[in-house]
Amino acid sequence: MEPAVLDRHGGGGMSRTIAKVLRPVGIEPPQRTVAPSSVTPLKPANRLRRRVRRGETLFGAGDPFGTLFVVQGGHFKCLATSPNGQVQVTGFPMVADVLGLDGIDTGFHQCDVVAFDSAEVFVLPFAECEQWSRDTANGQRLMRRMLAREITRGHDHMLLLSATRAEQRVAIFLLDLSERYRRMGESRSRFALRMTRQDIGSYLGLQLETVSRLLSHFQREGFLQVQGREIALLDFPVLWRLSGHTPDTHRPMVEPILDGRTRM
Amino acid sequence: MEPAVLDRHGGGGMSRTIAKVLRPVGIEPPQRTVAPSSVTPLKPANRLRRRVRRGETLFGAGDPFGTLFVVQGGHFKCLATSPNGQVQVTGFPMVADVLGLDGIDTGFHQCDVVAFDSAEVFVLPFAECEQWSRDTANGQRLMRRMLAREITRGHDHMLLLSATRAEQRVAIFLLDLSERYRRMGESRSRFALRMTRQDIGSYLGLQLETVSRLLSHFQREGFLQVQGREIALLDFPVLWRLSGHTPDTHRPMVEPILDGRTRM
DNA sequence: CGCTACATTGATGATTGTCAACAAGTGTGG
DNA sequence: CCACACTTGTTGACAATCATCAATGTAGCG
Repeated sequence: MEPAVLDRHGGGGMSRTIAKVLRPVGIEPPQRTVAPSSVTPLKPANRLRRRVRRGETLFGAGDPFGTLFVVQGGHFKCLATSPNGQVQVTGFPMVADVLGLDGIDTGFHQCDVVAFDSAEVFVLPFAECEQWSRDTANGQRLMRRMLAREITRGHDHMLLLSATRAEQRVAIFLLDLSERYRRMGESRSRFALRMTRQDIGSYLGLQLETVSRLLSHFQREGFLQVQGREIALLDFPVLWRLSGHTPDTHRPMVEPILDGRTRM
Repeated sequence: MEPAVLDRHGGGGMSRTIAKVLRPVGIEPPQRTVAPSSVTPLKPANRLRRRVRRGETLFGAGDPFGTLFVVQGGHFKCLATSPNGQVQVTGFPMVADVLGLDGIDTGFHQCDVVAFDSAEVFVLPFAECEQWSRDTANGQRLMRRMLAREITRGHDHMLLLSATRAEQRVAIFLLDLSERYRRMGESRSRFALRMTRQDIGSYLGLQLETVSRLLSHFQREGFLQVQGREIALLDFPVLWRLSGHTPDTHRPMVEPILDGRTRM
């Protein structure tokens, strides 16, 4: 069991590698078997966990809100439903991401969160979080940052959704995934997409056919290789150019909050 | 000269009329002169205020974060800038909206906030908010909800941006504005757009010409009347249908948080 | 093995972006 | 007061992107 890699990016964008990732639980693609450990930042001692199997929902819209979750292993999608019943994917949470913040406001969850694979999460009873947030400056700071981070993530996604060209959106999406895997200590150039083309399309505001076509197109051009869910990014400079970002300016949509120095 | 209304919607959706809005200061369109009062929820006594003139920025991206603001009068736009320099309007804050939350995470503001007219805001030093949040359960609850509300707003805007048809986006936008004015006690059917077509387009992920054309189109069809910035919504049922919402299911993108029972 | 869900690819057309011209409104300075 | 620049808004023509519809292929799973 090795420590999990959780980077922390300060305002400037510097990153430091501190911990390492837990072995993913359950049915995982072979290449993802990483040496296990404990994500120590969170009160190491027997913190309550919950397992979710492939396809199960961690919580659904309308469920009463009571706990936050920190993803320890596995992959999820987060679905928002508009008043008219339209459903959209709003994110693909994975290790170190915090889930459930959307329920704080009304006391009921606003999203459905569904597991792509067998996953495991820490369960943080919200009452505890509040208490902890009241009692310690660190706790207060962390709670605030969790929420604020989520707001920033929303802004970033809006920018993505109004990035006019589909090509650009797909490039941004791939580079963001790549960056998140890199931060987890996995390959930034080879990984498996856990979601369907439709999920990606929903997330990017595109039709699934457009996503499929663009992936094929990128492959023909030699920017990447794709075979079903397996993908290998080959030409980062070009992808960066397509995304409109540069390696330096690229800031991942979800930055982990918890780091090795944070103690609950 | 009518009192403006700030509703509060709990989890269930009940609303109550409680506070009143101050007279907008400075150069205001004549129809917006509203009877003066105080937005009492926030520590009525000499709370620090700040005036912003037309075109001035309340704060800009990169500015060190130190205070939150609650809009007391006037209209703003909020601009997010992506790493590559692309700028997008992420919201049009007005009375009772909270500004500055985006700076909590990094300690620096992530957005530019610009005033459309002469505006006035309450200044809430963030240190005070933190203290208040630590000391009182109510304060803690309110801080949390402010942040969580912002997250929900983000989700709603994402849904809007991935609503495929431009017609639908414009309809949603107009109905949202209408609803927000209604809640302020102003006319829900006649109001002035404070922003340019380009601002609207940026906010909706459309080109300004598309916005202009759709407004003209809606006018030709008799759904509304528009003349420059002045707009009158005529056929709500049709607009609701176009937006994909129904009057009941329509939830405004920004609900006010502060109400008469909240004391700082 | 067949079923089902997912992915790819093509043909086609609608929607929307782009470019351009022009009108209307606003503020400035002579 | 008028001329002027400048911003904003409208409208048209055209092209490009992307959604839609449809057919086919492929992988996983009972």
